[in-house]
Amino acid sequence: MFDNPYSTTVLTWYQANARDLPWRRPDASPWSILVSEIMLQQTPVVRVRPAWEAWMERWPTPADLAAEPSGEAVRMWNRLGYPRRALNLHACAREIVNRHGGQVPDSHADLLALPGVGPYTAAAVASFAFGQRHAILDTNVRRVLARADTGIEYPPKAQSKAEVRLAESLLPPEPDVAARWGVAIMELGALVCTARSPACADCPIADKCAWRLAGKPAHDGPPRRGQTYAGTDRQVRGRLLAVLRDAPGPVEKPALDGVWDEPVQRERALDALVADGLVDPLDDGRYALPS
DNA sequence: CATACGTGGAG
DNA sequence: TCTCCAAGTAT
Repeated sequence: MFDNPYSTTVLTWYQANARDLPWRRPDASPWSILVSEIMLQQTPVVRVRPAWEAWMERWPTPADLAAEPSGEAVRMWNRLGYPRRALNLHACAREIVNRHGGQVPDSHADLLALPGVGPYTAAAVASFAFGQRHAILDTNVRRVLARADTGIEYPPKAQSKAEVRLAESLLPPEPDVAARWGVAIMELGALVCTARSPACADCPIADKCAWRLAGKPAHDGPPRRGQTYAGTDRQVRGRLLAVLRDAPGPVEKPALDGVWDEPVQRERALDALVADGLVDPLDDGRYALPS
């Protein structure tokens, strides 16, 4: 039997407080929803929205993107971050055209098989685009459940089986209700039960929240990792790719050498970009975005 | 299972 | 200024 103590109040809260995001419109296509989910991986909504608008205007269907060279996807991705996602989306488009008749597949297994689509994204697309019943367990939901149910400020660093079981146990039985519950609990985490300063005064489940009821005990365990960025290969890769993106065509090696003094790290980063398929080394010694 | 993988805004 | 973090995935 179904017992989700938060369901009714969270669904009501969502109805009144949900953001009006373009990929949530009733007429949003499965493709547009897949694009949004890939873009939203580790990237804030405010930065995704304009990128999504531009992307969907240029490539409204998988076939539109599949017809382009992958480098065009990388260029269009601009500074959204994690540019391999642009490559993934392009590969998704080609696979959807070649193996799924141009339509985004609706089964969780087929979605999971697409490049760059993991457990979360597969569940999100199956649920949000196709109204299926799947547990949605992203960083927002993990935080809400950690607080409301477990009574701790932050979820563990690595997702546990217990978290998955909990999320599944809270799933309403009817697929359409389950789909609304998934997006609603996620939205609650994004707008109210935030990482830094949760707005418990505005929270519809504050009276049932184990963490708040316990007096909001501070995070226990080891300090959370700071992902230092300055000086890393990631920064070098970012600068290298920016040169290629901002150039109209292939660039000479010296143009790339200019972005970083340390030659060993610079070459390593460039080699890695080539290995990842983000950069194409031409026969004449120049470099370009992939074709 | 821990680590690599971009970027920019908020506190 | 500097740390933290934002709808994760692949290896």
